[in-house]
Amino acid sequence: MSRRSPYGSGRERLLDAATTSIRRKGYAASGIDELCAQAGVTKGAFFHHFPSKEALGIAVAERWGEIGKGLAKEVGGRTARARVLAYIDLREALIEGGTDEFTCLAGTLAQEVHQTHPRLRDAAANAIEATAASIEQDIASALRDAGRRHVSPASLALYIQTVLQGAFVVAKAKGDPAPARDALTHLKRYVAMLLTGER
Amino acid sequence: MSRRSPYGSGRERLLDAATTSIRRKGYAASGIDELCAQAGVTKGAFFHHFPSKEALGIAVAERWGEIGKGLAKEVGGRTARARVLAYIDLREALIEGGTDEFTCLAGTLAQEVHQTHPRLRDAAANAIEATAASIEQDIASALRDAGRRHVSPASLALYIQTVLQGAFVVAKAKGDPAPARDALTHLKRYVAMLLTGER
DNA sequence: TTGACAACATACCAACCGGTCGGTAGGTTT
DNA sequence: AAACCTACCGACCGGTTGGTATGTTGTCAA
Repeated sequence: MSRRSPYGSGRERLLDAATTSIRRKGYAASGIDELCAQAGVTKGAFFHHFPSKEALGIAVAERWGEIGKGLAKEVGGRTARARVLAYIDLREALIEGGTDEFTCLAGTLAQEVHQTHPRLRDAAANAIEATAASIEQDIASALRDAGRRHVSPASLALYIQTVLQGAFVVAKAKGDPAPARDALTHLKRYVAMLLTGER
Repeated sequence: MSRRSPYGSGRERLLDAATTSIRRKGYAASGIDELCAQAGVTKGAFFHHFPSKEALGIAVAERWGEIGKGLAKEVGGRTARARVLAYIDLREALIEGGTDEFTCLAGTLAQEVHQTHPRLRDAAANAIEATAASIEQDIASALRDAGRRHVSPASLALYIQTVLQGAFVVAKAKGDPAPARDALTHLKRYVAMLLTGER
């Protein structure tokens, strides 16, 4: 409601610190003290903004979902097919630098807490689902244009996110973004094939 | 050298407990005390067999790599193409039950510790790499037969593992193996297309 | 001027963490 | 029979963890 003062500067910095740390070391290994230190706030501030560590995780996952949705809006293209392929190109272009710079927070979170923190897992699942949904309309149009009535748009949209998640895991394991980009090359070949009328 | 007595019964049970626990809750959340309780041994026994928690993780990852390699040997088929497709079918068939039953230990491990435990990450990477390598020969033959000289066998072999990793992440996030099987359907369609002479 | 409230800070705690250590039981080697 | 081995036990330790209790400060509406 009311929003006076430099609102959320501490809260926002905690969110940023958590994003970085979780992408780097995971949820369990990201201690509250350490997040506070990185954000330049004290523990009192932490528990002022979040009732628990899990609540911070949920907030961070929700923010991540918004970022994921935003990516789809960045791509242009006249046809639906062009936009879908441009989206994959964009995702490929983003795979650069350290593993904590291009990796997916929601996937990391989900893999670690899926059995122990149901609400955190749901928040992560929503983020991934929202990202997938943000390109589903274009995929539906493109599939229709290509006459692929037996392929579900939702399934293909989620598959793109699935490959991305796998690419991040392999990149982390190898300590190298190259295999992740390789995976996207395969994905793009598949999607291009699907979105072409040929049978 | 010498190998008397009921060697490794406690050690083996610790390895089993760690496999289950890491797949369920990740590495950091798998406490030594808890692993000992699940294995029915004491902490003293733990540190008799492993110098540290990390060493247990490495041992578990190495064992996992052997399991991964074993899967390729289970598939038959007259042609290389048939064997590759049968391998994907096998992997799809294994996706069943709870997320901690079909999920990949190495992927979970890698994602969590890639920045913090280099040796653990390497062990996980080796497990994934070994699993990919176990089908690379068949992939190479099948690609040759299909005349796909521009597709690298190693890249496609790793891509299959990549999609599997992504499928596991999404299955965990959604708490449902169905989207993982969906992903394998897409993967199979792609591989089948690649391994067919048509252009 | 006041007083309510958000946005912090300081100090502290019980539980838990990975890891250590001195010791024991029972078999094999010399 | 002394020396030595593997396998295992469980009390203990210092540090870290998520979380709490209480105090301080700055802002703004009444």
